[in-house]
Amino acid sequence: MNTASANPVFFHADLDAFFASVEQSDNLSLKGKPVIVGATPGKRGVVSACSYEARTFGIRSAMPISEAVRKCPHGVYLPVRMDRYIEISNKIMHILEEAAPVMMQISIDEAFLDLTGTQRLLGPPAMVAQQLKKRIKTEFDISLSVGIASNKFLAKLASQYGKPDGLYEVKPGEEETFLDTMKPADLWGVGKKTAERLLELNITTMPALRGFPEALLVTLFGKACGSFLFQAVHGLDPGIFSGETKSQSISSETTFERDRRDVQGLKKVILALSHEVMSRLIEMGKKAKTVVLKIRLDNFETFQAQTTAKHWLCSTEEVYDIACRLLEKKWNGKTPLRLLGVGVANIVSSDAHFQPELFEEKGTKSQKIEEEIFKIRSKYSRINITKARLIKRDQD
DNA sequence: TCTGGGGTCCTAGGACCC
DNA sequence: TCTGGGGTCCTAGGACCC
Repeated sequence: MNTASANPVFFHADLDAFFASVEQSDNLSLKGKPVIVGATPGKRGVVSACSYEARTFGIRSAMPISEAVRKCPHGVYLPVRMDRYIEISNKIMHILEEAAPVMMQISIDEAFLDLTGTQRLLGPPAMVAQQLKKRIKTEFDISLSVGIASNKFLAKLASQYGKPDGLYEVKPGEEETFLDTMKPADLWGVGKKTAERLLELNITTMPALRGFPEALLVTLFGKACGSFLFQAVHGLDPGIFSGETKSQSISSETTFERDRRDVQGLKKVILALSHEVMSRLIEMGKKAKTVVLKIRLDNFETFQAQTTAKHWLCSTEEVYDIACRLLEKKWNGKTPLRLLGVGVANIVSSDAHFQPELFEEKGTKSQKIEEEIFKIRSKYSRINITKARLIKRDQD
């Protein structure tokens, strides 16, 4: 038994064009066609995912749907069916979970697998990956790309390398050679701003970036970003996918079909968003202290404001009241709004009992009501129960 | 050309406390 | 001539990802 000294082996498994692939495997007539999943053409919104056939027309995720229609007018435009994608994702993730001693799901269509020390039992990593790909293709008719490397960060880059239907292994000792096939801007974690800054500094290749000492990168890019670049370019894991998360937040937001400034109507939207967020919070068995309001103006300028209560938030009504006060604080009441969002932060588990809170009595009662409403709602999900008093007061 | 929705993490300044 | 200083919480904004 020498597993402790075994070389680390990580997989990054990534389902190709996941939403579009599910649509194509659910409806075989869509195979080979440019499938675009996202907002309804003619309305506000973006592309959530698109098939590889659609990509040949220049369509990409997050592109405005209007632009997609212009580039590919004959494409098949479909709405997002999140429930269905989650259903398929759960089944596939279960298979991945069984394939390795440690599995870590990082999004609906991606996971890391730690196969360190399994070679004697399972065979060479590339063979294990091949088997996984085959199984998922057979059972779900969806292609999986796999990257294999000595750490998670490199595995993630490797899975992108051969997409779609890719399988790429970065062998120990070949880390920097592999990295040098790409540009600094291609690194996961380097977005638009950092890419621009790199270009300004005339850092356009990996070897060039590697020539910078860490201290200098920290001076140029800031502590977190500088260290990140240094680790990444040397093939070390910058530790982005370490696992546990410190804080948590839940939010719900909506972009209006047309910008609006009708205060009473907007407050009704805040009420609905508050209700949505509190329902999810209770469903997750959590409680929160902070309310966050997000607004986006007609010119796309976006602001957030937040208030932390002295006690645990106990009802939709309370979240609504705080959010309305934040709206009054952040908005002049005249500029048309494009988006409104409500969120809660500072979340902990409901059963985590710290010291008793000052308003425990009152809070507990309101929360009980909230929980009951939620139970009924989930039982009869089509019936939309809202609190009549809130609606009535809102109409005053 | 007009830009969704749901998140996480980092930074920096101010308040407050010992 | 001076301003302590360190820790923690809160807030707003920014960058990034799927």
